[in-house]
Amino acid sequence: MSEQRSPQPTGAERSRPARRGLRGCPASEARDRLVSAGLRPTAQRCAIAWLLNGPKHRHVTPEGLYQEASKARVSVSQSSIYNILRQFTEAGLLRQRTFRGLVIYDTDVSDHQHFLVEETQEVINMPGTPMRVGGLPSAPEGYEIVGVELIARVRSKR
Amino acid sequence: MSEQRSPQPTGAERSRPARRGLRGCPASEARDRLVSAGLRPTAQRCAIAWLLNGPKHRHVTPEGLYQEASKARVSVSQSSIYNILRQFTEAGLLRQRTFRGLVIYDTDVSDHQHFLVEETQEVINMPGTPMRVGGLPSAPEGYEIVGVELIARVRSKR
DNA sequence: ATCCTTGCAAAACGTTTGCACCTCA
DNA sequence: TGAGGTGCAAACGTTTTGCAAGGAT
Repeated sequence: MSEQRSPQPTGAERSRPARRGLRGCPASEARDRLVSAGLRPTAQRCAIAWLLNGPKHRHVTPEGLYQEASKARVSVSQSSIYNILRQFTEAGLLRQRTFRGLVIYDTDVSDHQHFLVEETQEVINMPGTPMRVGGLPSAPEGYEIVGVELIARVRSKR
Repeated sequence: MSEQRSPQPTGAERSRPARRGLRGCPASEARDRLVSAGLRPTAQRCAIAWLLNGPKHRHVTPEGLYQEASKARVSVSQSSIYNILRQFTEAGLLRQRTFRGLVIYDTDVSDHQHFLVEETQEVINMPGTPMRVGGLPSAPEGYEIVGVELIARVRSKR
């Protein structure tokens, strides 16, 4: 029996306590997503999937997610956080990126670029515009370009 | 008295042993550069400056530089490597960057972009072409773009 | 002589691993 | 029940720090 805990999806809908095993509720959707990805829907994975399942895309660090899970009364150990994030990444549910040496897991697995807020290190997804980069030098001899990553550093206007 | 060691500038001119305190020799140039940057020309700093002073720009990691220094018979501790790299960066002699979570110090402090070799994690400077990025979305509301970083991932053609 | 720099060792930090227990299908 | 997921604690590699000794001006 899936005695699911009730992680809060960061904000809205804190009012209704999770009911167990109910189909059609957010917890069940999270569970379905795991199964489709070929992962066993364990309690911890369901909870993490639910946490990451906000309406908007998110960028989380292992440490941040661990604290978030603790706040949401989800019992997950640190190593499980690392395991789960890696497993989700391998299953294609997340994408791992690094900005300024900080490891980030992005719930938006599509190809896109990022804004990086200087003051807060916050990462913001760029709308998936088909960007064109002009004047890009060709790859060094013997190499071929397999991808281009672009990071626009931004700071708040005052 | 400046009992300078003789680190080798990665390749060429290994033939002539360093002479001490001689003006006009590579060691002296390194020393002058430190002084101009407002840093005291200690033995360790001179040695590191000399190591980094190849004809081409370089990208080094702290550990890599530490090992290189050891091989070059330069006596520098690990913590001094970290200190010196930070001091050089603050003095504008180096620029710190991170690629894929790996901290890199770049002897090319000018604005430029990079190739990143997938297999080896090697970093290659792009020629400083005035690139034009088309279709770049404007910054999110309340933010302004202060810089754009671009990394072209490459792999060796077979 | 004074300040700054260095080196050592230990601490801090984030991440990974080994292993016993537990859970899910 | 068996495969595999989880939690704990310890290991790990990298970076930082505290402090005493040494060097530079």
